[in-house]
Amino acid sequence: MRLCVFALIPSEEYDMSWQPSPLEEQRLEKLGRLREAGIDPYPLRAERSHTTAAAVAAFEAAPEGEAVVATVCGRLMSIRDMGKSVFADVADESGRLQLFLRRDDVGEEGHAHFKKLLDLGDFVQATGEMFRTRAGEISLHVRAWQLLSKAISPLPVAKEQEVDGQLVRYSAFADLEERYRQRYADLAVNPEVRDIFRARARLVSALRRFMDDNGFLEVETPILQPLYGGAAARPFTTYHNQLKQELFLRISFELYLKRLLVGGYERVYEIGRDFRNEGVSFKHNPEFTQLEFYAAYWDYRDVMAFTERMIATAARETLGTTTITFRDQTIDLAAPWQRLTMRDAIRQFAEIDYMDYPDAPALAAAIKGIGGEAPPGAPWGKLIDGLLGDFVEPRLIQPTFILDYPRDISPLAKGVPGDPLHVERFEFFIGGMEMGNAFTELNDPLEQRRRFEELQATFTKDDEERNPIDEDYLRAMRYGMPPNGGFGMGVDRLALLLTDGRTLRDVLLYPHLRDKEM
RNA sequence: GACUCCGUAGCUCAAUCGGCAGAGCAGGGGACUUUUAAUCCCAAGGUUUUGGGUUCGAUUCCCAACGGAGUCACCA
Repeated sequence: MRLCVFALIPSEEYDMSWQPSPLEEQRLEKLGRLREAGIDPYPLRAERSHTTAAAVAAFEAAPEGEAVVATVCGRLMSIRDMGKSVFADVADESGRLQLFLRRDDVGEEGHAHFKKLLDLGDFVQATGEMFRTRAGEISLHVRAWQLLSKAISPLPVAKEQEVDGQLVRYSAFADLEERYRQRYADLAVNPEVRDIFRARARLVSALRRFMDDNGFLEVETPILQPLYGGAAARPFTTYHNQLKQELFLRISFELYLKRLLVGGYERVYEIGRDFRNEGVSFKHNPEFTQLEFYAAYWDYRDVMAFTERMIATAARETLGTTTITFRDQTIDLAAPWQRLTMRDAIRQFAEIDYMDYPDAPALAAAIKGIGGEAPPGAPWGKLIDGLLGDFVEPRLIQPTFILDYPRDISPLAKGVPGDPLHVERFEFFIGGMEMGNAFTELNDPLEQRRRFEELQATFTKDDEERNPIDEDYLRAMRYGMPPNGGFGMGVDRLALLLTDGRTLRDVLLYPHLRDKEM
């Protein structure tokens, strides 16, 4: 039915769902002229014999005097009209190739159409022999060409020049807002942006391989959850119409993954998206990618050792080295990393021993005494975490484990033996950023209930970070959960670190932006 | 959510004290049979984000809205 409707629309009438710019009007006119000339601007099929890189390699490998015939496909990035001959650059994912097109070779019409009806951004296919120009550039001597896809809107292309093998661009597409909103255009004209996401893909697959190689089972757990938990964060809420049910987008995978240990799996992990309804910053995006794993019979020390190996391995497989540069600082990711207890770290960097201040009001006063921030009514542990964030975190450039966290902000972690105030938990920091969080997981269902209840009391009633008690999780734990160590890490932040990015938006293909009318 | 800065042609950027909105690239017409940011000639291209205000006159000053960047707040 829809097809019939389309068929009834005369070809001259375009859907003017946008206001074409004068440049776009010109191209729409070219589109009409192509159709008049019997050329389909969007043909069904392409025939490619070589990528541009393969064509160049084949030419270089061929014996002197032996013709290398190739058909390449790609996007027109540059056209230099010399009269009866034309030079053009086509780009594909493998690289670029210069086309050399002479009127005598492609005929009057083929020559005229190439010059008059093609634009930068169009996809074309060209067949010919590889050769080297007088200037020394390996090129394709075109005998036949075909349009593969007409571009209506001009890409924000920049002039380019090769200097010592480096591509230098002039007036590159630089408007950050438009680059994020139109990532397709950003990727199309800024090849180094494509490289960033290739690096990110290598990172994710390296992490996955590392987990798989260490006996972990990859699983998928619900994103839409009737209860949220496993972290202190405000959730996004949504609604299932048919079931008449309020649902939350997950803020962590934790509680669902640990249920699987009850089920008999000993090592599980998940790489996926979490959603937190909070502020946006260079290290926060409303949706972000998390790696979580849980391993039976491990404690947080085992997790620490595993973490060091994992990050070093991931860096090596992504970049070929464990020594990276982040914001002009050299960081060595190789194990072993520095280990520092929370108490020592704060003593060292904030010059406060929080054990001297056993309750929240006393600690808050001490924090104010050193010029720190202490939000009124904050629990003791939250104040300590605040000290960590304000005084310690920015200084932790080399990879560092901070261990033994306050119990009252860690309801899912097991206590440090003989220490009622601390739990076996660590976070690790690299480049001044918190990268991940882990603990010896609490597996005592009665203790877990007490912790949840303590937390309910600690956080004020309207605090949206206050997690509801997950009774089903407690039921699972009552069946018996093996002792285990668990881990969560922000994958985007690791990608940011490894690619030396400015902000998380640089490693997210489609970072969240406010809605804006086109 | 608060504060500061920014928004000019398809892209990158100018515009003096408030006085006719300009350039390079891209695009159009033309010349040129191995160019390399090709070059040369000609012509064109604008609701200065939007809406108000002040003024004889606003890209410029004021207010508001929208969007972005940054800082803070928020963020086990």
